Amino acid sequence: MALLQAQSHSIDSQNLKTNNTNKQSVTVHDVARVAGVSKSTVSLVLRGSDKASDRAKEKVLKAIEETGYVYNREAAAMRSKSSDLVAIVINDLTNPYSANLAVALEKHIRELGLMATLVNTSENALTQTQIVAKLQEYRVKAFIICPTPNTQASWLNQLQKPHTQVVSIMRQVDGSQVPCVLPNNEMGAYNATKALIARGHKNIAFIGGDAAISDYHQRLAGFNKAAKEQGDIQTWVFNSTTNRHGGRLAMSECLAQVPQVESVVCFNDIVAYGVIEYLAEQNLKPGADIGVIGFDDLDDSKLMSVPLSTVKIDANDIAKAVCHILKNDTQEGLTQVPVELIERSS
Amino acid sequence: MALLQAQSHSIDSQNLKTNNTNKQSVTVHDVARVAGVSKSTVSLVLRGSDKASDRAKEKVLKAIEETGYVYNREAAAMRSKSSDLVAIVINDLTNPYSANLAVALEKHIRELGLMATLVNTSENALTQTQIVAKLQEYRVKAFIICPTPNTQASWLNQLQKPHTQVVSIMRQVDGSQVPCVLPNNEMGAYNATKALIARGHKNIAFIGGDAAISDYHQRLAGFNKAAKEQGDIQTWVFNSTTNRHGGRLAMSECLAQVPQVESVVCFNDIVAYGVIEYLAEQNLKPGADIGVIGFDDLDDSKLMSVPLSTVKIDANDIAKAVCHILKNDTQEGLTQVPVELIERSS
DNA sequence: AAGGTAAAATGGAACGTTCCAAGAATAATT
DNA sequence: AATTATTCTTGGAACGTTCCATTTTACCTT
Repeated sequence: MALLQAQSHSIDSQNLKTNNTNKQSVTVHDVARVAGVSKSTVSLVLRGSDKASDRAKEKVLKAIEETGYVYNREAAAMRSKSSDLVAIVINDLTNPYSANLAVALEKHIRELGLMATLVNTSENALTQTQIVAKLQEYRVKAFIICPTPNTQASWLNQLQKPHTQVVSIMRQVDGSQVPCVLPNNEMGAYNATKALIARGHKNIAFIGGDAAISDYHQRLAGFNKAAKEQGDIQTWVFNSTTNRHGGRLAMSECLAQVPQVESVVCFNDIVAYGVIEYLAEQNLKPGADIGVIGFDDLDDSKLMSVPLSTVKIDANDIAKAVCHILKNDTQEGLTQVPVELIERSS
Repeated sequence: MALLQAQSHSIDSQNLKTNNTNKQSVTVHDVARVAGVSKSTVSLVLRGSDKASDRAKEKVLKAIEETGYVYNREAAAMRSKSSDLVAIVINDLTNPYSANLAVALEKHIRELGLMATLVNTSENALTQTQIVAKLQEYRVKAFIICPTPNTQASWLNQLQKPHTQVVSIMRQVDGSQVPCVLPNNEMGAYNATKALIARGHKNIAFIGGDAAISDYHQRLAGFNKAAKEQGDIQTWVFNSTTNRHGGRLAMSECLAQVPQVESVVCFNDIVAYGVIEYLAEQNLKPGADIGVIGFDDLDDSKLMSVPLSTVKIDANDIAKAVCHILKNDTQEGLTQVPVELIERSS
């Protein structure tokens, strides 16, 4: 039945083309002829203009249906010199938090009536340069970039053009002039550390993370600030690669060097997972024996055998802040998105 | 005042382009004038044609550098009626394996000289329809689709057009005519199960997975085939949501109902992670007490405290197979990508 | 040096849309 | 009913590239 319908549709459209030139694709002209209006009117309707009468709209819509017309955005973009493509340039899609964020951004951008396209730079500055250069050839309306390490501020700045917005997210590039959306990293780590102190802990370590990334310094700053404020707190810092395995190694090192450690603030949830894995190997229970707080609040975190306490960065909040900048064509500064400490059992 | 400034700016840019018309953006014409050749020659060089002399190439390249020209792909695509955009339509980017695959596809497509754009459908057939419809307006050269549940074969088929290739990956849609690339799910599960049998196990369960997805049935078929071949093997099946938490729940149910179970084949690594988490809670050691084999071989799997045995699906192999179809414009059937059993400690 | 052939360069038309200035139709006002 | 104001509609030009048919230049051969 579906097939039959498809066939009859195809015959219809052939009939329509009988008194037509021999073109491949259906254009506004074809729609105009079928609808009995001018191509300009068709264009008006396509763009949802209120300058077209309801009668005209109706006729055009019907003609579009009949002819199977599909809008040619390349032609439109060329003529109008404006695109509705928004490029989301992600540093590492295999990182669950990044993937989450990318999905949230995509959704919100689509809700803005724009088209989102996702690309992945694999934390490689050269790849980032190449991909962005290629995207510029498509005259994208905006770049939303989570910059790789070693991104040059000058490069980021010159991406901004009269018709191209740039927003950097999650990471701050020193000296860049583009608007930036960040979670309040410092506040998050500060609150997490305060919560551990409130448990009566005096020996606290910061576990994991990479000094090449601006997040790291902000979170560490919050950690140090909370400890300093209290006065009698001993702190340690153990870096690692930002993955599960890194968390395991850093925690093992921490326990070896600081057996008296009472709790740890982890750079992010992934690192915390590694930490918990190592604690389990040592028959230590997160929360009961050693306090563990993560950062991000991944989906899995609340579902673990010992649900993970963590600082939640709501990807939707980030996406909303970005869209706000996109809508208002804001040029200035920093947007700090609030984060929320979620205390569970760890 | 603002006007004045705008004017003076315009004068500046005129100075730069002294003998230039008053255009906003640099076009082939500008490049041509600076290089002292015709626009047609510039176009030839841009496309890397061998019909331009080396001398002309050199002059044009230099002029491009000088003028800061950026290629306008929209105009080019419109005129030539061909695009180099390849859309990768992913069912769920927050799934680590999908993200991996997406990244591998993107990389290989870029190496083909094409531009990859990633979109996410969140397992929602309606979203999939909407996004793909929008992408068609950009005249993408090819769709690489991991179809959501409830994808209609007729819909998939009609996406195929003279200038649009379609490849479905990872999941098979019954009745669809588009080329499809799958891992050899049945063989993978078969080999995994055989390996457990070789350990002398007679009570084996299949854990996790969702019957709405074609993968599930193929993997389960391999599992059953191996058990049946042997003869004296007892099997059970426990479904779950395809995430960590689902794995935990399914394993708990399994142990409750089948205390004699000796090993489990998991739908994928994520489910296996949940299984291992539950085993740890019960003080059971994967490998030693209960055999566990996963599917996918995520990055974390080899780095766990007990490295996970798994059936590796190499995302690069999938990507290569897809690119092969893209290059050769193949229309036909099914490509099964070999998988590899990796026995570690679990 | 003339002729022939291949290689290189070129200008105009075309792709399918939107912009624009102006005309036609309708509604509102006097 | 005539005039004005307002809303709709419209054809031609333009966007920046590639295609194509043609001309120009360079390279051989005799």
